[in-house]
Amino acid sequence: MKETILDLLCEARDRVATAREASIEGLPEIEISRTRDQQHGDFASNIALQLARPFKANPRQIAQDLVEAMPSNSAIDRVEIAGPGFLNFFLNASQATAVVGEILDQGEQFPKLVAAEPQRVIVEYVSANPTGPLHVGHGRHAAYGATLANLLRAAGHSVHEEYYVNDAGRQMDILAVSTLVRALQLGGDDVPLPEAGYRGEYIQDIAQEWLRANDAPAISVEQLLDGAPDDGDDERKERYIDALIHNAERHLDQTFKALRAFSKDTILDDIRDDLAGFGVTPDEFFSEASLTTDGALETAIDVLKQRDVVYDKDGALWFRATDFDDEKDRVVVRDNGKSTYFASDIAYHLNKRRRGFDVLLDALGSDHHGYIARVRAGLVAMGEPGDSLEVQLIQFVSLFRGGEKVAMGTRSGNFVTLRELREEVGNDAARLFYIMRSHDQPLDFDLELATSSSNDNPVYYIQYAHARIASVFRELEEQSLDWDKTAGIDGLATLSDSHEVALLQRLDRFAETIVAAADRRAPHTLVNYLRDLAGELHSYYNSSKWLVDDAAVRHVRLALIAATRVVLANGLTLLGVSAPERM
RNA sequence: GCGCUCGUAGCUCAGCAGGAUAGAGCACAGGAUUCCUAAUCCUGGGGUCAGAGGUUCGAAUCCUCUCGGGCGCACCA
Repeated sequence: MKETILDLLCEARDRVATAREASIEGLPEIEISRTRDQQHGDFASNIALQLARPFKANPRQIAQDLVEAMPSNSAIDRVEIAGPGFLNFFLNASQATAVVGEILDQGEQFPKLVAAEPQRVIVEYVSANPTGPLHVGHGRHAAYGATLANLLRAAGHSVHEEYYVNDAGRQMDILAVSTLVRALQLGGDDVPLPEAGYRGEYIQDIAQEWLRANDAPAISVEQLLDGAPDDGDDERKERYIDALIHNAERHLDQTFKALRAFSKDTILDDIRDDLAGFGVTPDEFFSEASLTTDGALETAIDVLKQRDVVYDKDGALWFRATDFDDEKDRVVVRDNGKSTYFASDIAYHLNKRRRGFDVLLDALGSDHHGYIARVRAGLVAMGEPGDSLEVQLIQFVSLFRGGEKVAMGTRSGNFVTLRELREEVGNDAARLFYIMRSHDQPLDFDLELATSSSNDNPVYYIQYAHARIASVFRELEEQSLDWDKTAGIDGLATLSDSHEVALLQRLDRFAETIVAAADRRAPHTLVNYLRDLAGELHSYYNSSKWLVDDAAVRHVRLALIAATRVVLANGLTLLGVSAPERM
């Protein structure tokens, strides 16, 4: 519809320009927008205001000329000139009601969208280190990433969801040592938990699980602590745990590797299970370690060398990032011969490109913002388009319990897990709560509020609208009344009540809401939409009865709410929230 | 210090590829149920859109500066 108006206005603009002997070249682009106020019709354009300057004329006069020059169209009832020179388009009633027929025909397929420019998008999200269970902050990433992926798919793009598993590097050793210490403790040894280790109770569970199928690790406390300084704060605790790792590798060798793999796998299985329970199922869990074993890391470094964007300094290999808009050069290979995390990351992103993705969409924690420039620099240096990388930063979740802020930290083990949160407030409320605020705003999540007064949560408001409609259709059968869908759709043009008109217009905006939410990577706008739709449904419910004796009226009203029900259900599904039949 | 980001009602936040009178929920005050689910609806008060300049016919929205908050500035991951 928007396109139709655009064409008509373009024609009118050019005619007016010709009549005024003005050049058609360089005239401003015509914008058509939805109106906020029903008094302003269905669509509006500000083109007359924008033409005032090039035409050197009064915008209201230009608006008048445009209206007169515009070809007539059956879909448009009338055009009004308002305010300083806005053009307001009022559509014919039949135009506004067509959407109901589409919704009822397509059902859960509605709306069948085709992207103007379909893209292959890889959405990477969560990617939490496999060193402990997911906490409430990860929940926001999971909800955001999964919902965004749903929206992109609905908008007609091809989407691959991926979780990047940081299963390489020192932290895996720290994890393994943490499990080792717990295992020794369970065997009766007196050895303290390292300050820099993972100290959560889940480590004990892993150690217990390990001991069930394996012999106790063949290392004494003396061997493990050999040469280690006193454990303490600051840098000493790092040296302490490094010594433990060194000793464990030396004395246990294969057993230590097995312990490391076991710890990682156990945690990753738990994460996968947790996410699945939350309705979040990435297509792939991509291993960082695999970049080394399958040569992708080496390939990336070779590409950098071939392109002559690296140099040696202080025994390390540096990437000339400053040549690519980063603020400083970055180490790729350390003086000890090991590659950096940064090297893995650019190798990973190059790998994504080579898998054929147009858009590399990363949902990262806001603390990673300093990272964007260097990864993009790496991509550009390797000959990939810099704008193929798109990063959405997700602000932190602050957890409150009864107004008291809860401290969180993975190593301390002092945090609330996503699993606990889901059990406390339920998946539906959690999914919606996480995404109803813009992801670039910090989120305060008060557990007590979410549980004790969970009725305040908008999820129930939206779900209730759906359940209410379902209930009415149950009542329809109960009362042995009938609903003629076709007659209802045919009679829609007779609707004139303001609640009905509002609902119709809202339904008509569902498709464009999905497209906008996907394009702007803003799932929360769909929540706003559904809340508005539910609100209009509730108002309508309270203002008029639907199961009336007059069959013609009944057919029409039920067609309208049946369509509303479909849109509510489809919208909730996109959000990963259930649409209950009764509440 | 440098960089990124945010500042909207008492509280939590929408609105920000410039548009018409800045919205919602919560809280507060009052009202609606012989009738399809009251987890609902209706009415009401509430604002220097942090501040100051600038661009524009038009700025909460774009630009600059100031103030204030969050985050980041490793041969860690």
